[in-house]
Amino acid sequence: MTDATRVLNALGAPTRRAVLELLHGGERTVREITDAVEVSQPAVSQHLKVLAGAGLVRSRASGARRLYRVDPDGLGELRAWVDAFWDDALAEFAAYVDQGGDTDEEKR
Amino acid sequence: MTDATRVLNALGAPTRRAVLELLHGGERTVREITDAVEVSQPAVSQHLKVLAGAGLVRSRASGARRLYRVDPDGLGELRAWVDAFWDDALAEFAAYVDQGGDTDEEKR
DNA sequence: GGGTTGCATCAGTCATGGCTTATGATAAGC
DNA sequence: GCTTATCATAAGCCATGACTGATGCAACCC
Repeated sequence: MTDATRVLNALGAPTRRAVLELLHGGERTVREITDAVEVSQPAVSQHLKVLAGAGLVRSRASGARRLYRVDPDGLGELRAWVDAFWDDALAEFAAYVDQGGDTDEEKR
Repeated sequence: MTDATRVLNALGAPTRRAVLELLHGGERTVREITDAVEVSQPAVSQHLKVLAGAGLVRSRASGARRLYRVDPDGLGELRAWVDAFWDDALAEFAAYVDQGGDTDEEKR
């Protein structure tokens, strides 16, 4: 499983996206995250584990608590994947149009 | 469900990523896709429907066949989402370091 | 026209993974 | 020390959704 693949897998679950968007507002403890999303604390811990495995979050201990925050690494991986894919898609699209493909063709 | 959310959901399934990466190589018929990935033809059709719903693929009829190709729209949505998120994450990270956060802190 | 191929939809099965409760471990507070 | 709070792991349940076989429809071929 490649890095970008892991990131996409991690972002495939709505609850994990909610956690990440919450962390987008700054560092939070597991308890704070649990209070924000409507699932149990163990569920949050499991999601955080997946997010950390994808390089999307980092944590540090602070006494008995553990603070989580967004990690740019995973987002960078995703960004690189999307960018490469996107450039190629645009090039293909341009070539397609050049060959006479219509832009407002039937879509399904 | 926002656009970026739909894209992330669509890319959350490994088989759909495989289909998309195959289409990355150019237009393909449903049969060709089915032969490439190891699932049944109905499964492929269902995945293509989800990918199309997320704006990741487009199709056009060619006689009895239907040709699918990558659609830049969905990728653009994802790109915008990632970029916005990424910029903020970097800014947060910089602020965190300024406040005395270590860069090679404990990561779990 | 009859047969064949290509694709989508339907209905139903099954497995992945998201969720819960229970438990254990560590740190702080009294 | 004992209790309380915070978090992670374990075990098990359950629902979503990925997949299959069956069927129907359209377009090509003979």
